[in-house]
Amino acid sequence: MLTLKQNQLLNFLIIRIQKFGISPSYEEMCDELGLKSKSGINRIVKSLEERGYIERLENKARAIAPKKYPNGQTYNSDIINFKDKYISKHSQPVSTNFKSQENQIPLLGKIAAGSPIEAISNHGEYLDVPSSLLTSEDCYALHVEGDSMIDEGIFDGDTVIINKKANINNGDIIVALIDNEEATLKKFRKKGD
Amino acid sequence: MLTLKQNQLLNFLIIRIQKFGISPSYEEMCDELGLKSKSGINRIVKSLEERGYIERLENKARAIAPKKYPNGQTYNSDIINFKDKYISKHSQPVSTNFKSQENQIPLLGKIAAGSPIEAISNHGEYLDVPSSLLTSEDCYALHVEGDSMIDEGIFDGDTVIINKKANINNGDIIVALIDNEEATLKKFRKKGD
DNA sequence: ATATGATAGAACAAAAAGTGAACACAGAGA
DNA sequence: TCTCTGTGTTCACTTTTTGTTCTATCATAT
Repeated sequence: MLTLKQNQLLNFLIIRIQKFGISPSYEEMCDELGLKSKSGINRIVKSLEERGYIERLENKARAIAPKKYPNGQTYNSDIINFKDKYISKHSQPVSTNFKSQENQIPLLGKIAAGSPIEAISNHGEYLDVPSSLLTSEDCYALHVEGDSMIDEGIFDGDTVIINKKANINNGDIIVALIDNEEATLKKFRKKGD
Repeated sequence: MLTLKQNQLLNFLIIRIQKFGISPSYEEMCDELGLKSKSGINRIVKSLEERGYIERLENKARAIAPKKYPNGQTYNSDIINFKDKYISKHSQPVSTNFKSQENQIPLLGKIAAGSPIEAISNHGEYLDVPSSLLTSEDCYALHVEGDSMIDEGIFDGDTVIINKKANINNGDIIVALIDNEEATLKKFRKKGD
């Protein structure tokens, strides 16, 4: 479906976006493909858009978003580590020694993302968590099982850190307890009262 | 779909809000981006708002709320990315400026991200958690099962830290107890009264 | 009411980025 | 051969993004 150059550019886009979080400029693409003019890039970008491999905002800088991989597979902007992609003008990756900040929070068990699982209870497991992750004094962690929260970026096997809060906002992801026995991870949405 | 500066500012906002709970002032943003004028910040803030990456209250101080991560993933204030590392222009992990005492919170079990699980109860498991994540005296962790909270960045297998709070805001992710027996992780949204 | 901290935004300038026409060349196929 | 498509280049734009200065307005604590 793609020509040589289209394939080359699409790959470059995907890699760059994954690495830096923002798409490269036409000039940077020129550089990558070894061209001397932005016009050529313009054409290739348009053809990629035409064929549905990317989406973009016209007349906007660095506004290209991949939609498919070169093989046609739907592009999945993975749950990224946005901070790794934080580009400061000083461009210094700063914290390699982050581990020293880790603390422990109780790992309370698993929670279903789809169907009921055992109640949340403390089994003595603990999780080392960097301070940056803890937003309150009593957090806890849960393993996630099931795929029902995939749309929320929660996958089977993930471990989530629960921040105890009393105020819930619509759209929040919460640990829902049913009959004090079953617990699930839910997106909160209040209806009526 | 973000430009360099927009990306930079959005990352800064997310990081700061995650660490301090409130958004930085325009002046602090200037400092971070290396600008001399708050006007530039104003423009970037507006462009971020235009593109739906943040929401804000006009004419209010420090009233910016991220809505999406730079990659477009839905932002959720209570979900933290374990792998995140803060990169500051001071080339120092910001967390160093914070207390990094070890805390323990109970790991209460699993919670479903979609459907009910048994009630949350303490089984003696604990998790070491950095203080910065703890917002109250009794947080706890839960494993998440299911994918229904994927949009919020909570995947199956994740461990979430729950912060007990008394006031819930729309959009918050909460552990919802039904009849004190069933629990699920939900996003809170108040409708009408 | 006032002082202070913050946000709002106009105005000007400049750099960066994107658009598109025009011309050229090469290879694949009909 | 002739045509179509993909590709490379130059050049002349237009638009967006960014940087700066200055002034006005808003919000809140005292």
